[in-house]
Amino acid sequence: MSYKLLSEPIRKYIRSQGWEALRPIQAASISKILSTDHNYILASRTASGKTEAAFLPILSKTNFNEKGVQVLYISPLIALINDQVRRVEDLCKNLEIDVTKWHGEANRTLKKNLIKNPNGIVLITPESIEAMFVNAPYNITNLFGNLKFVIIDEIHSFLGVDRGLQLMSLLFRIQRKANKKFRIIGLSATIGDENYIHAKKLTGDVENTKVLLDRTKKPTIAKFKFYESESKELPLELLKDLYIETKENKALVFPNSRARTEEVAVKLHKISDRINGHKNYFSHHSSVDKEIRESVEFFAKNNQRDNFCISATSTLELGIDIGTVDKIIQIDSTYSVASLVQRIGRSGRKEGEKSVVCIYATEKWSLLQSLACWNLYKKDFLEPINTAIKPYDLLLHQLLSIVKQYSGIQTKDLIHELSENPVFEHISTEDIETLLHYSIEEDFLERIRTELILGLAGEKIVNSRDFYSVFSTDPDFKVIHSGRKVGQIPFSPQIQVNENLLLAAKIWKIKDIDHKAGIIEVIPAKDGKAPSFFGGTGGIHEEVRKEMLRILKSKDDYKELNQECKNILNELRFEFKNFDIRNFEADRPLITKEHQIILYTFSGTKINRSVSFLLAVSGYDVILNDNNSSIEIRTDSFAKAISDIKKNYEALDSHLEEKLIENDTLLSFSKWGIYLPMNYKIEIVKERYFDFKTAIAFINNMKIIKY
DNA sequence: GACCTGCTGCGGGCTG
Repeated sequence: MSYKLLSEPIRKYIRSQGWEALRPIQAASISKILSTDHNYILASRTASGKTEAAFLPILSKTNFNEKGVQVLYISPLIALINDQVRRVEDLCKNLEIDVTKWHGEANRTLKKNLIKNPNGIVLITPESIEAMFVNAPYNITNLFGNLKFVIIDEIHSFLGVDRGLQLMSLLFRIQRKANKKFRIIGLSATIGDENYIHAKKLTGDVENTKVLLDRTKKPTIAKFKFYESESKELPLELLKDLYIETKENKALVFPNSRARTEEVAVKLHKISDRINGHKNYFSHHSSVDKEIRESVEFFAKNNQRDNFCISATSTLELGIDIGTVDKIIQIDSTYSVASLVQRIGRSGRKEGEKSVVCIYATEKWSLLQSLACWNLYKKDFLEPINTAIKPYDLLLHQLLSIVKQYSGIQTKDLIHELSENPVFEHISTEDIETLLHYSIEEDFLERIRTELILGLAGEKIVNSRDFYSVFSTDPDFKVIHSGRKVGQIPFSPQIQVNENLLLAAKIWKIKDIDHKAGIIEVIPAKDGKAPSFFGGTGGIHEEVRKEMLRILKSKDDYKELNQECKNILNELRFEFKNFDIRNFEADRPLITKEHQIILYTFSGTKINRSVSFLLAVSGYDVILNDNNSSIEIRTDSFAKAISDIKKNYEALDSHLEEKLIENDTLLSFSKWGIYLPMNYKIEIVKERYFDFKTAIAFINNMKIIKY
């Protein structure tokens, strides 16, 4: 049915592919996109043909003889653009439609050609759009003035994060400059029912955006194993078992950190060498050189026969095409259910195959958390997304970007443009004016009669290469072996001459460190320990913690657990046996010792963080262990501690101000927040780093259970 | 107890 709606060249393409039938999401999107004017969110699992579901009807409907770029495809990753460009070119092969990559590593001559003759399809990143607004705003109208469709790939990766707000703002600004509406199609595999509203908001037109959903799920087989880890390194018994699990498979291993990713790749390779197994052990994460990573992806995608094992961080979580994988290994719990979904989705991609996952735990609480994530996975739970309501940091960033775009703008026009932008719909005009005045005081902006231009301090910020993105990264040291780059790592005190490090699945000895140039020279070595990398703070959602408590207090038996796991779970259950917990929302165990109490909150990271902060500013010695969600407080009276928390919550803003004056660590989540006036700094820290409202509600609602 | 993401314009030197 849908097939008949397509234009003849597209039908010809479909026939030439030898497809038996259109996939459900494709059939649905073809008829809807062709017969309505709505925006759509296409949600269906990995490898279900979403790219074609978007492009087939769009190519069929669009007249590419018109001047200007007709279709803009936006991706969160360069690697994904490089993957998708081949598929899109293949689709366009007989249609005489130009396809152009536009990102920081794309060919400049081809970009120039596009500017001379704007047409066809462009694949781009949000940062490249930002850069175009700042450096060549005339190209926005020149290229995108006649745009018909925007496709946003992996749209879930933009939801609830600053980068998504930036993209939302940029889409509005293109729309405004083009003075013409284009349709938006978002693609995603992992998006919960509660979260569609956030995807709709991103389009700027909630009313007019519909969701097309294919809920079909692959059956998943899971098994759990337990090997207690006594040091930082993985137990040998675990590695031996892991070797047996993976040796005759195409396997992906997710060990959660870059250091462990290297440890797994090197040690499995060693075991395999000893008994003449295959040699295809790789590591894949942000510190491994890009070319090496690409060759690993190429190997996985293009070899049918050989088995392999790639040890990876979340770099292999998104849609980069690595072909079919038989088995997923997760070492210790993922930090979210969403992440578990993405990882499991990478196995059994062929029709009719099952997904297979093997989860190892090295610590009892990690086992409990893994099991909680798995239970929630089976229930189709995904963490709800929080979109910032008042993103003052992005407001400042976009304010500077817009002033540069117009190279001088009337104050009232600037206020108008900002207050019309749906990203800032909850920020008042008074707030925008306050920020404008502050920006003039700080010399970010300069007033010339009624017009605003960039001030000296503003020029310095906007004219930096670092301006285009809303996230920050640490400077890296290049790791070089005889002139060839192996990767790049953040500097840490353990990095010393003659020390060893693991990188790109190989062991290296450090021969020389050039601190000024940021270069580490290495030679191959026989033995070594993993480099340690620095990291920030993450967050576990309260639903995962509640599920952990529920498992702990239930008598449920899980067939996915091996005997060792069952024993460990029983040990944990025994520890909490005497706490009479009936209401999983409110009842929380409390252990009282001499001058010290331990509260198990079984709540989310942000709530734990907020409670601990209020205790600390009340003068208590507090240790937050977010690993088992416990808060240790030095005190004899918990009741007194609770009343102090409530008392100090009333003076929260001044406590936060005090900490923010000390240093900016509380603000490290926001790249542009450091330039804000104090009251807005406090606002964004309260909204995004903590969650005091929920924390206080939690405290008020909590019923302490002792034994 | 983390992990990940992206990037201009200009000029100089080199290659074909």
